Amino acid sequence: MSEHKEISQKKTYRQEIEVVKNKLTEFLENNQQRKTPERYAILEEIYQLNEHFDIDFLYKLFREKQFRVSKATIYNTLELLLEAGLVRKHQFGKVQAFYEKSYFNRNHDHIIMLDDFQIIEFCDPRIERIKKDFEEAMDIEIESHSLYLYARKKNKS
Amino acid sequence: MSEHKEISQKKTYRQEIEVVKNKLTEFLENNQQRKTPERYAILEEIYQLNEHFDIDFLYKLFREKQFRVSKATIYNTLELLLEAGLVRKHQFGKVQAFYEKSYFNRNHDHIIMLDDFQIIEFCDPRIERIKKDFEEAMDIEIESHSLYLYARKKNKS
DNA sequence: CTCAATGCAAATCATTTGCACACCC
DNA sequence: GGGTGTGCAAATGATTTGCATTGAG
Repeated sequence: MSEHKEISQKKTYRQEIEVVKNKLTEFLENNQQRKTPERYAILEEIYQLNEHFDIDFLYKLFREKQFRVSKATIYNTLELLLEAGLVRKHQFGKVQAFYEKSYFNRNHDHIIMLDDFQIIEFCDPRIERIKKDFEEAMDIEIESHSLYLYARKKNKS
Repeated sequence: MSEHKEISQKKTYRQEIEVVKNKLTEFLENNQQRKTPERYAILEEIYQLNEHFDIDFLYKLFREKQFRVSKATIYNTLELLLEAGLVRKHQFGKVQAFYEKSYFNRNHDHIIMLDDFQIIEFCDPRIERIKKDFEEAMDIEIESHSLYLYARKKNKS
């Protein structure tokens, strides 16, 4: 069962990757930017990951695969993908930034487990409600939000 | 009226500062750490500020006042005040960290105005409700949270 | 007196920048 | 071809660290 699930998920990955590649193409064309192989390679790599990652992680991944990309390009490309709305950037209280793919799993938030720094995603409609209320009350437009809950396992009681 | 308010606020400041100094003393004694003048000076300075600040801002403030403190000490002390629960640290998506006093104004969140990077504080009980629900549902203890809404003024419609 | 805390400068680490070269358009 | 994007290395900027010195206990 778990194997079957895995296979069907992998299939989904490929479909998803095609979709986001098209999104990237669209974005690049709208902004008259070049469609370089690096940009697509980085996007593809990101959408094959299920975890949150940092620049260095991506960089090492490409090294292992013998695909040559410089860190500067990874930084640039992630900035670009951020503008395109294809990745999300997190600061998680560290200096080093973390990223995650964002196209198919929008609007979720994170619980950071302080015991082992595991990251759990969640979604709660009350957040959107709060945002809407503030938008109306203050006559502003909320472009995005970030919410983190820092938690520990309850034990030894 | 606004003047009167200001005066009464300043009075409150001094009282508040005495309270947090006692809190710091308590913390230092419990953790057998030294009560250095720098630590109290930094705490006092922070509790006189109403804004969010960064390390460099504090450092320059002390320079102006001819009070000698090194940046290293400011970093160390803010770390200590963080542990003592007397300041809050924010990453606001930048590399550089921001801080604010936390003892008398707990549990508020922030709206970051993207036009001018003005920071607005707000408080919404639904956040606490959400936290409680997740604590119960997942059998975890949420130690803290951070919520930022990134917004722009609505105009030229 | 003793050892933790400070000051200073050097070291580190993430991110940015400058420039020569490559390659998308 | 022309100019943007890339790679590399050097520059930057925030934070940390090492070490000699100071001063709190």
